[in-house]
Amino acid sequence: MSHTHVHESQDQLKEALDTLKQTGVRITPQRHAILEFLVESMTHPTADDIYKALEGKFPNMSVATVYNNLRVFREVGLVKELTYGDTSSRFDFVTTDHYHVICEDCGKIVDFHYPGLNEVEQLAAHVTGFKISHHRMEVYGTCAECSHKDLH
Amino acid sequence: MSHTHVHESQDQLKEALDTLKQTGVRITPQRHAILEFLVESMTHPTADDIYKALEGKFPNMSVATVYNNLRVFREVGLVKELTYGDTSSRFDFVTTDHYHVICEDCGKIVDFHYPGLNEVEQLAAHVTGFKISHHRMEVYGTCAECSHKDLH
DNA sequence: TATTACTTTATAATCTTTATAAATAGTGTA
DNA sequence: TACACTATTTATAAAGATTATAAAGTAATA
Repeated sequence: MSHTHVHESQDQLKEALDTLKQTGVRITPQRHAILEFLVESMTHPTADDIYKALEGKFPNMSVATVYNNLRVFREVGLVKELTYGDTSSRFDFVTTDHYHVICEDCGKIVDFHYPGLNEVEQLAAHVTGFKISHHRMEVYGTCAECSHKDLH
Repeated sequence: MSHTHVHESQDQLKEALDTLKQTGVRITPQRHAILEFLVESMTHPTADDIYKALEGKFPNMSVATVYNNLRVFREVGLVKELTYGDTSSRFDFVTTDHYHVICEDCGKIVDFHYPGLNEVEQLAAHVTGFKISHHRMEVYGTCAECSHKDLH
């Protein structure tokens, strides 16, 4: 990881903590650690991933704490919950708008940026009479590593 | 339901049964009933919805049968599994390409047609190096009924 | 009809997530 | 700093969805 990326992560974490303070959410060591892990993680972890990753630092932490705080972060808008047909949800620290590409072979999730599809939302509103709030889109395929692996 | 729609459903069911025959999947009474329910249902039911809907006709049917056959249908391509953050998956009989609009208030799912977003897939392939197979998109909002309800 | 493979049933097990209650720790104020 | 109040954590149980297993039943085929 480059120095620039480290600084970005630190800034993002500080911003996130500020958001919590402003919203009146207490900053506990567990919350700090979960947020830090999410900000630095590029892997869209599950609740259990986070739980396992932090059990070294917090041997007594409960799974419920992870779930509770992920819910708090989601309600405050710091974290997005991704539900992709796997058995468990994955959690994504919210930065700029992006979509996800998911490897159907190994489950890897990669970000990719694309301008928001506002036209789609407008058409949906027109056709269905819904008041649209947002949309989600995921693209599925096979990552380069898995494509390569399959040749052997 | 109009006569035309009834005929459409019958045709779709017959086609689906043909697909099963061609693929070498046995057509049991339970499978027939589950497919029929899915074809006629406009509600994107959960496995449990299907189970409950058919327990009149099959008092001894096991939930496992529903799940097993939904998996079979999915593998053959007759049925799409929708995983939208609710606790349980919903199942959609595959007809023509369409997207879904989901009411965040009452959970209703409405179809809406939109030309496939091929450009998005192409960009994703270019940027990430994935071999793209498909994508999914859902639009979220509030349906007309719930919007109206909220005013009271 | 006998055999074989597939399917269903009944049940248990697994896995993710949520609920509960007691113990603990933050935060603001005197 | 110490107190009091409330939020949070922990430990555990419970709930809910899905899958695994093994025995019984059924379709297809020779």
